[in-house]
Amino acid sequence: MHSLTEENYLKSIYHLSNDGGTAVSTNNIAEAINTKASSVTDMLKKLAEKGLINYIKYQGVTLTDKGKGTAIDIVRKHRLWEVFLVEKLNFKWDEVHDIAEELEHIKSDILIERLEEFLGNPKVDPHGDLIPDKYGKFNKKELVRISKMEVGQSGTISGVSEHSASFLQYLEKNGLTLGKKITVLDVIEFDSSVILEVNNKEATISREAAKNLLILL
Amino acid sequence: MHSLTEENYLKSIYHLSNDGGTAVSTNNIAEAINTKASSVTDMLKKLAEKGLINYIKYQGVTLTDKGKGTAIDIVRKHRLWEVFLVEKLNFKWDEVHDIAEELEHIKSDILIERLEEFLGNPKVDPHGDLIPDKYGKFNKKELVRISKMEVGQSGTISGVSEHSASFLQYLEKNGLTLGKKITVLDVIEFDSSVILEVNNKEATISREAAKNLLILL
DNA sequence: TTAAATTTTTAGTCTAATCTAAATTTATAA
DNA sequence: TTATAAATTTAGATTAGACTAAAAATTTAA
Ligand SMILES: [Mn+2]
Ligand SMILES: [Mn+2]
Ligand SMILES: [Mn+2]
Ligand SMILES: [Mn+2]
Repeated sequence: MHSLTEENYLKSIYHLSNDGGTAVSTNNIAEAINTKASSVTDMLKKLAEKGLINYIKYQGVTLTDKGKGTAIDIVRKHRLWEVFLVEKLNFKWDEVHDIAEELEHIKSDILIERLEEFLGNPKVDPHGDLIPDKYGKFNKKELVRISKMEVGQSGTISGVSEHSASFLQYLEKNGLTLGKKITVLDVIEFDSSVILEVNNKEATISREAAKNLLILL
Repeated sequence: MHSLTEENYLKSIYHLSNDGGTAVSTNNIAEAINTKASSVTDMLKKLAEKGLINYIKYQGVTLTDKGKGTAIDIVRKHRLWEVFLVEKLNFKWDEVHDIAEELEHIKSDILIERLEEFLGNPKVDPHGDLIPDKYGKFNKKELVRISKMEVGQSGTISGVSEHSASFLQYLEKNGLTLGKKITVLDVIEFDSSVILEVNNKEATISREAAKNLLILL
């Protein structure tokens, strides 16, 4: 069994490595987990010892299959609890992350299976993120950032790649919520801000926002 | 804020002291919490330091008002989560305790208030134990004899008004133990015997038995 | 009312996870 | 291609919580 701390390290590495793809540096992890690089080094040794990560001194880490499986399981729990909080307890989508950060560490496979069933086997969480099944499989969905879209292209808002409450509230206020249909009307030359049509109105969003809003074409 | 360990100590002291009444010994706590007496002594010093218990060396401990309030809050969370697990996720009443032991430590007042509301403000948990309100107040238990119940009514076996061994053994043998949920299915006209649903089975009890079994509606 | 048994506390270690400061390695830039 | 900067690791401490063994206090029993 893994400690809560180990689980948080694995989850962080998973996210920072783009779902297990690229290598992650010690400093990246330290920043994400709000700790010091020296603490991270200690933990990396331990996780490597346990066969959860591939670690070579000074060269960053990748997850092993075992470590990736563990990370995905935590992500799965996190997202299912977020669905519960929003769908059943009427929380807003910007209010659930911190509570889910705690709930994701409850250790009971049967609990999560029952919860999943109770929620009607949802495939996405309140932020549009995919919920893996109990074997760690995602049914994939190709999302594209608004910043990568061409002028004239349309699509449906289906996710965010930045989960801070402030960003979510900003989206909320501008009517940029999951499921909304948008069209890219123009991209401003000098600051790359994007003019959208959404809700039959025009809206301008910054390049930063456009990079973090994910669209299903 | 209190650590998970501190919370478990407070909860243990609360239960061992009969809900905050009597003093509790170091050894009692050690046994309940599955640890050594010396570890308990260390923790008692810390809890006393924080004003959560009254502690005099060699003389056991009692909870302060502050400590008792904290303990009751944990008990409240524990019992509400147990209701959730049984009522919403279809766990059986004997399967929920360990999971609730973990869930009770999730730190969010708003979460528990929303959960309570979602569950319909239950007053008892799946074992017939009272659920305190958010101010730490317990409803006085209103117990009703089965002989006074209407056909169709449900409730939880919560006490007996006849304590003879023979009666208790009779109850035990028929699965009519404290905490069990029962429904009155029928009352026989000519001898006032009662047909109950208990454990998903029918059981018939005499008028005499029905008069001595106390139910929490 | 002493002596023995039990309970509780103290003293000293241990582990997980963290930190600061210093050393080392790798990367970057003159 | 050196020198400097940045990233990373090591060394040494610290804190919470738990343990063992030994000492001290309390209780029980002869
Ligand atoms: Mn989240
Ligand atoms: Mn999410
Ligand atoms: Mn319980
Ligand atoms: Mn219970």
